[in-house]
Amino acid sequence: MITLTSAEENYLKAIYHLSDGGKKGVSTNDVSAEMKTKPASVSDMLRKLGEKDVIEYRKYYGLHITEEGKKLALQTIRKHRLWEVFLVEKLKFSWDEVNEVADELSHVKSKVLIQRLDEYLGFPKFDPHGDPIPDEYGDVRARPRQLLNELDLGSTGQIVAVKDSSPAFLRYLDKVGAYIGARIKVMDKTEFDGSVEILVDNKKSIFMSKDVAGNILVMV
Amino acid sequence: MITLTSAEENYLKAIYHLSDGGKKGVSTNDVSAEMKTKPASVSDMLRKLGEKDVIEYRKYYGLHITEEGKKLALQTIRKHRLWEVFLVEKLKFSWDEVNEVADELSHVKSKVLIQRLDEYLGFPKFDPHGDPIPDEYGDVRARPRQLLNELDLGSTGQIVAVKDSSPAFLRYLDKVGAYIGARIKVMDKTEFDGSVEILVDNKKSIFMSKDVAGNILVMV
DNA sequence: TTTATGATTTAGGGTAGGCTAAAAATAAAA
DNA sequence: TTTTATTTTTAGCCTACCCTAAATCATAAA
Ligand SMILES: [Mn+2]
Ligand SMILES: [Mn+2]
Ligand SMILES: [Mn+2]
Ligand SMILES: [Mn+2]
Repeated sequence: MITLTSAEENYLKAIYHLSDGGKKGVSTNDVSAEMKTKPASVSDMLRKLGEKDVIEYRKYYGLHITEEGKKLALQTIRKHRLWEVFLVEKLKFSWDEVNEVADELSHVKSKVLIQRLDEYLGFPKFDPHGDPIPDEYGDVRARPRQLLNELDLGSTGQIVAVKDSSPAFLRYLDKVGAYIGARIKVMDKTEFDGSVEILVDNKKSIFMSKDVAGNILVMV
Repeated sequence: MITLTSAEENYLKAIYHLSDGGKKGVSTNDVSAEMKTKPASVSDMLRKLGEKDVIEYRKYYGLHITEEGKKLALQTIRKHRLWEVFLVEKLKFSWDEVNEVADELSHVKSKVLIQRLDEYLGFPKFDPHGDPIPDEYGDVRARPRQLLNELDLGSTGQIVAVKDSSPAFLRYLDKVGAYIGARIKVMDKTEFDGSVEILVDNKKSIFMSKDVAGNILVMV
């Protein structure tokens, strides 16, 4: 059985995201930027992850995540997202404050803890940011999504995720009245600057710049 | 502001318990036995804790916990016991399985997390083993307790804690039908071997050896 | 095809937290 | 009071994870 330290879990999760779920190769500098550690530290960690066979690492040529690595990364993501659900649904955290705490919680070593937590939360399929929660075998049911700025005039849907989940952006959304789960309809599109006007829950009208709309994923 | 690492928190909590809440001095070997680390490692840690002024440490003569140390230890104990309540009340763990997981959870660094957890649990005053949960200022409201084997014939009370909280003992209690919170009455005492017969919740009659009864604390 | 640039790795060092073996101090026994 | 036994500390070593500075490799430019 492969076991990873907390640091190794964090690196592997970052690598999984950077590789787009295993589709792309990843460079040392990519990981360095994502993890906010120096390239020299990354080289050392990649050697270790390579020895544990969760990545395939060729010196000077970057890495590819392995099937085993994907499985472990998805388990870590599962734990992280379940704790995010707990923090928002049960402890009333707002969705822009949960990331760091969920990261720490997700490293607690106990299989049964995660099973019970999942059950307690009612087996949620998505986290507070709309990202899918893998099941205990690593399977993910992703919903078809489109960027809000690419929707046609008059089309309807439901906000399911955000690309940029920085606290600043999440707070902005809260302020204007948008949220994960909101049902929306595209009321107007300005070709000139790409801005859109949407109706939220058939009630509230919101204007959004192209940049903002391009960070919002909608299930149609 | 003094900040402690997870390891330092664990040592300090152990020292707090060994010193009976600050009443007694503690030796290197005491700590070594409790923490299951070697005396050499303990010496090193005691030096560090001394430098952080959470203990007063004299080489070769052991240590005393300081007022600051007591406060910090009580905060760690508070976190540990709140997580134990969460695991038992919400995630349906049994009381003999929660210690290790609660230990890991209690090291997550977030003040607001503990406040919200406390609120979510309804500000519990006691953990699943009947031990009191300090408030955020370190104040503890302890209930007057007596050992079950020292109760007089015919006296009544409620089981509030166990001295020995080993999984084996806790499972034994579960099996015979005793539990924290149970209302009991002493029906018979055998002078010869110190064994007792108690009535639980006015229903079930249980025979107990002196050893077992001497591990059970009762609020009279 | 040679050179320059940028990416990456290696070398060496720091802190935290363990360990063993040996030395030193204290406490107990003779 | 001297010797012995026990406790505690020191010295030196190890792993994990991070760093800076220097060396090395790959590749883009000349
Ligand atoms: Mn997150
Ligand atoms: Mn998330
Ligand atoms: Mn406990
Ligand atoms: Mn407890």
